[in-house]
Amino acid sequence: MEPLRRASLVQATIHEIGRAGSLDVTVGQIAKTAGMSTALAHHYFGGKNQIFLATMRFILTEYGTVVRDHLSRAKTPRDRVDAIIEASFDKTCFAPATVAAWMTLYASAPSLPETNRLLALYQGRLRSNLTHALRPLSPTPQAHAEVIAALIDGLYLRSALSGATSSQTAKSLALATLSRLLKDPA
Amino acid sequence: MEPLRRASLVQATIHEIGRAGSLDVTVGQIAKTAGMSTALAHHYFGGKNQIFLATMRFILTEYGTVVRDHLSRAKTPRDRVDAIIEASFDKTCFAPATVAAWMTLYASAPSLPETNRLLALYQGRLRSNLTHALRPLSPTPQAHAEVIAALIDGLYLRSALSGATSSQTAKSLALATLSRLLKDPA
Amino acid sequence: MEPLRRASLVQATIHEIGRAGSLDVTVGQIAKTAGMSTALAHHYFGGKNQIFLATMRFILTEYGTVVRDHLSRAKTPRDRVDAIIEASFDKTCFAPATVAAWMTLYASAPSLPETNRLLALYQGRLRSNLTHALRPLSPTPQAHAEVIAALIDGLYLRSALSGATSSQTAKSLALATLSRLLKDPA
Amino acid sequence: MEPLRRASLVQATIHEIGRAGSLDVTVGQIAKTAGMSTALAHHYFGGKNQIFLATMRFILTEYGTVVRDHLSRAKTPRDRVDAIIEASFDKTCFAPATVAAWMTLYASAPSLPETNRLLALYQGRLRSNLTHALRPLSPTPQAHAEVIAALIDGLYLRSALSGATSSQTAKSLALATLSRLLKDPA
DNA sequence: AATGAATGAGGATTCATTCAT
DNA sequence: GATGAATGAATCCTCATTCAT
Repeated sequence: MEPLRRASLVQATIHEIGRAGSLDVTVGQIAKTAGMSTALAHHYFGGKNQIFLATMRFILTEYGTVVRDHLSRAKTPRDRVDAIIEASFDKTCFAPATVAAWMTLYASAPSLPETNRLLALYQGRLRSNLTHALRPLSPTPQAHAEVIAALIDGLYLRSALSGATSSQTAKSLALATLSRLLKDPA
Repeated sequence: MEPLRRASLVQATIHEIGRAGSLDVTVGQIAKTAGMSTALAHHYFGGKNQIFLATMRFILTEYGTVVRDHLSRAKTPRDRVDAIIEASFDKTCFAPATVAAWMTLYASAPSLPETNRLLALYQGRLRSNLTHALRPLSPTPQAHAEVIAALIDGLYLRSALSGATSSQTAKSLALATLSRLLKDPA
Repeated sequence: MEPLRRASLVQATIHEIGRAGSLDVTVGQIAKTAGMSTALAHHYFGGKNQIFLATMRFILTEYGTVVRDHLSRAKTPRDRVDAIIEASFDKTCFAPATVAAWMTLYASAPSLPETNRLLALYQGRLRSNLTHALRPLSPTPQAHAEVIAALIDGLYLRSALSGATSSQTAKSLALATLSRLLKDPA
Repeated sequence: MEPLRRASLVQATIHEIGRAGSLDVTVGQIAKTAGMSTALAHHYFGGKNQIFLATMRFILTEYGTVVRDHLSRAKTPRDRVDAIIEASFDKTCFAPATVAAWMTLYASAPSLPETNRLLALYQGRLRSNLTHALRPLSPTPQAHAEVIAALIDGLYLRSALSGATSSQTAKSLALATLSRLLKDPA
């Protein structure tokens, strides 16, 4: 029973964050959406903060799954780097709730140590995934990984928040820049 | 008197946001830091939201000033692009309060139309500044501007939030990538 | 539990309005008198205004009950008209709290649509009750009802607010005027 | 200067009460409408309550003037009673601001001694005016005065608050009832 | 396991009032 | 005489959290 309830609450949290476009969501709203009492929500999570943390962990895990999925279909070394980029601009990453959750992750990182750790985890994984994938392709995989990672984050920010750049354009720009970097690495 | 009070409040808001690391700041705290009553704060701004908006506008203006400063010292075309990048990684942009304010700008963009507009303003200006500066140097200034802009935002995110990448490293990476892009633009 | 709490709050509101002699009553006072927290008061009613509205509805209902009571004991047609008059000058109508609530009903009618509706309801019912009762006795029941209704309200106003006229005198005057009107209706 | 300022404020108060339909009017609004600072309003009146009292006194005085006007044109004894009735249903008495002020007079009578006194003054004057006018016409001028006074108040209440009864109808009903009472006084 | 009931703490906002100039 | 500046006090309302059942 417990895992189901927790999953319900996390889904409800995502839903409500998406609806509000921000963290301004009450436990009451979440519990109602999840079809249970606020008391039960507290019982299973211990507090509002922990509901949020679990939700962010869920979103990160989901992203991790998408990345693994794409990677599993990669054949050549270059495919592997492309896979990571494509996963990062997957449709699922642009769901309003996901965008909002992601932004609150950034916003709460300076104040909440646990969120900070979570964010560091994500940033570390992205970099190491990229470094690993770039090793057969680049003489300076570390530096290139750092650049591509930042590019992914920056393009996501711009396409997710303002309609100015579409997610397709963003992805193309990232892939094109990668090609440029690898062509003449000097 | 009014402009002084408003400035005081904006400064106090930055200070308190920095202290809290987030928007979880009460009007009372801000007013106390600014050395006045909450009633006066409301009198001069009309509400909490408008205090925050004014603060974000201030931070954007401040950033704009830094950019203009750097640009005014540029001699060659390439200098102009470098100036924008260097301004974006200026020490002032990494003050805890500024980082927090910036993150809350991102976080509140999906829910508050006014914040969204503000963010769009920033993103638009950065792009147009870069496009303009890149015109003499690149055959595709628009696309390059988009990439550099995203790179700036992404590197800032990574160096401002986690200690992993220093602001110096971030700046170097941005400049190096720019050089690479311009060297063999095809 | 909910109906009990709501009833408690309505009673407390009447009590506090009576004590203050006006609507200058805080939710805090009401809740304390009702023996609960302000939060619970808000929980059950949604807001101060709705507490007041419920209270006014209660007073109107109470008055309606008194009228029905008196009517049920009436034997002759004339008894029915007398019953309405007597009910309107019943002791319960002169409790300080009731008087104050009644006056605030008048005072808030111009500004609050819901109060206005409530008042119209009362005025309509009084008139229709009187019209109905006067039909066997008067050739112009409508006009007479209007006059008697106004007389009731006016006498109530004068005896409830200033000690000048006692409620007994008021009642007698109303009954006497009724007799006069019915004697020579031409 | 002082009398002008005071008059301005009283007019502004009437205007604002009319706009709000109730006493929910701030000193700030009144002062602004009167074209001066809140501090000056306080200077001339000493406080909000006294502004309101002065306003109510003004309305009562105005009503007194209308009554005197009508009385001065009366020729026969019966004319004098009619004059009082007609004055009470004068157009000026139905201005939204006047209605609202009048209702708040009733509503604040139970709690504010000074308002109570004011109301008693009005009720006393109306009764004595009517008694005086009825002396040549009625064997029981006191009782008749009381009835007519109450009728006036009651009809006013009904026609001023709900659109159900027009002021013309109200006046006619009062005059007709008066005729009836005087015709066969027994 | 589940919840309705209940609350304490806190926060934004309003406003009458005061005072130095 | 007149005002801008300033505030203390009060109020409504919200919400995370607890607990008895």
